[in-house]
Amino acid sequence: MATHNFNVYSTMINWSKSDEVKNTPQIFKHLKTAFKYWILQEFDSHFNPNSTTPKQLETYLRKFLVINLNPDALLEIFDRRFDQAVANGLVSSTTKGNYRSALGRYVQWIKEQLWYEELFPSSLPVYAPPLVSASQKKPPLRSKAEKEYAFKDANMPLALQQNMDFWRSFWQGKVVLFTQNKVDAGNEKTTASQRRQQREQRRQELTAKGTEYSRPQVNIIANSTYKRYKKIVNCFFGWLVHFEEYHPDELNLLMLTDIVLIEEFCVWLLTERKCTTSSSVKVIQAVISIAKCFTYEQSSTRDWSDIPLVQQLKNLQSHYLEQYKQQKPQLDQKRWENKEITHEQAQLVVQYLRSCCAERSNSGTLRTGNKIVWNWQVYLMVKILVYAPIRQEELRKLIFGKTLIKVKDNNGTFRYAVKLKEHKTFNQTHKVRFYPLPSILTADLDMWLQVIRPKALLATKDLSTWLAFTNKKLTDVEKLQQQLEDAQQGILPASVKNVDNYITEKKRELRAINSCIEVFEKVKENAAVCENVFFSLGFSTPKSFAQPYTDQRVHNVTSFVSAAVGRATKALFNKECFLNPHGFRNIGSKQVRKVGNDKAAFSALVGHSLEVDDDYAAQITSDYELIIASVDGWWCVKYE
DNA sequence: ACGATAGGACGTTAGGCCGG
DNA sequence: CCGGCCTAACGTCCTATCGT
Repeated sequence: MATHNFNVYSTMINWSKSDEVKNTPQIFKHLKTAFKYWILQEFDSHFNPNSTTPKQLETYLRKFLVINLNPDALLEIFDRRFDQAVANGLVSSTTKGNYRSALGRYVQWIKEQLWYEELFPSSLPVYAPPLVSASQKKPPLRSKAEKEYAFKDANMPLALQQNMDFWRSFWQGKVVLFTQNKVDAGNEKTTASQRRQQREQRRQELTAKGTEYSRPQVNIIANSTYKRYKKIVNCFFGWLVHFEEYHPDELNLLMLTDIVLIEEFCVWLLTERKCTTSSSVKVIQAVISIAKCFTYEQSSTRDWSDIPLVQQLKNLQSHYLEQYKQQKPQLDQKRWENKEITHEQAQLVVQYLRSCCAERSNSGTLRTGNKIVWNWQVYLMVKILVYAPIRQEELRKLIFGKTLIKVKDNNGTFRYAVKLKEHKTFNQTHKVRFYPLPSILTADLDMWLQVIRPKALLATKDLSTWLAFTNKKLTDVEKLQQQLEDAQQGILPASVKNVDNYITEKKRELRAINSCIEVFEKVKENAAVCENVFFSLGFSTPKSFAQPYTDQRVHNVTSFVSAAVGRATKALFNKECFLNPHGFRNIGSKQVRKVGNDKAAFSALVGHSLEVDDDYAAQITSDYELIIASVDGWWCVKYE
């Protein structure tokens, strides 16, 4: 049930079961009486306590939504009406305390509930909480292989270097024996006679080399993949040279296809380097790549299945993979235990991060525009992740009007929805994700999209607003230059202790201002074309202002989200939990099971369900309808 | 109000490692 | 089996705070 549909009676029941009052049932009765005789008429003048049976009262209170209650006013209403009744001689003042106490405890309890802030959001505090630093430098699990023992490229004998080059060229498609331009149907510029010529050429190729369909298929690999493989090779050679006393001249790329050596290397990684079996799997992957490359000529199948070496390596790989899958739950457990928080705690984190958007810092100084915008952005991202744990990739791809749209529900209320179509070349099936976001996010997204974000982009209107936004003053340029000149001539303020530090600091300040001035045209252009909901603010690299968080910048989303959660959890629970965006998915799926809400709808929301095609509107609707049925409170404890 | 200073935050890069 | 997410480390700049 969505928080906004909570009714008064179900909260009363829950309150009566709380530790504080569960052993004194009469308090619950007092509360009902207080409502019946001294509260409800304030909200509904037609309510007649004297003609209402207990059963009717329950029904009435079940229709009365908490959101329409005014918790702050309840005691005042009660006092006023009760005192009036005393004055009228209807009731004795000595009984007041019974009912007032019950009511007071109920109101107090309501305010302590997690959903209270959602139903009755407090206004932003003027002062942000004190800064909490939670940057912990974790010692690396093991030293980097590259530094420690890997074989250096510079020491590679020429023959080996040539082997490596061949290997790379092969997977870049440069050594493939067959021309890849099979039938060039899309090219209209060729003439019929040119095509005849091409056909003849192709026939000759096929005669010489056999048909390409009976040859192994070379899927071109990304450069990053080659680099990854190469590192493994360097480590392998490093192991041979530094630990197994091989001479560099002995080294040969084909040694990696020697199962005896490779198995030994994998064991060494596990025992000496304390790697997981995952690294063994990766070693074999690189080895398979080498084996395929050097047996290409001998194979006449699409997948090298006629090459025993390749098959043997594949078997070894699946053996390691199986081992890794067995170990994985324990490894995950270990990685996860320092990060885990409950969903309730995550909700408190959101509230904390909201208070960090205050216009003044804890010390009382006004904070500058970019800081407040920054805190808003982090708060909103974390809030989305807590209440709709989507992938961070989806988060940074949001574009208002394209991938993030505002929709009207059947009952007339507005909410936001996400509609993501992945890039065609990346996904040939044109998959679409379309899902509603919980309405708890609507007000915040409104605020961000209509007020904060436009204001931030408008900061680039002219140079003075841009400098003000970044906490710089144009007049400081001259001042700093003067101070620098003076310092170089030995004229220094009396307080200066270290001349070098003074000059370095002044130079830095000057550089900071100048770099903001220099990039002005660039950031103005950035802001003009910026369409992403979230974007970089360019604190230490001003030219990055209003740049989206692209693939290249993805790590930023990860690091600032986990840093923000780390700080918040330290401030709130004195425990640093550096939750990465993916962790919110774990927390969410745990919560939805704990409180017994709709698992399927949650899975669909976070993108684990079947993704539906753009053309099948009916399917989209059914998915959307499935989600929306419980999107507004999948995290809530179920009330009666 | 300003300088000194320490510690921290954001952005970038390279390399490790995971998810599907 | 691959692409790309995640982490560590570092550079530049910011902020809080204290002394004068």
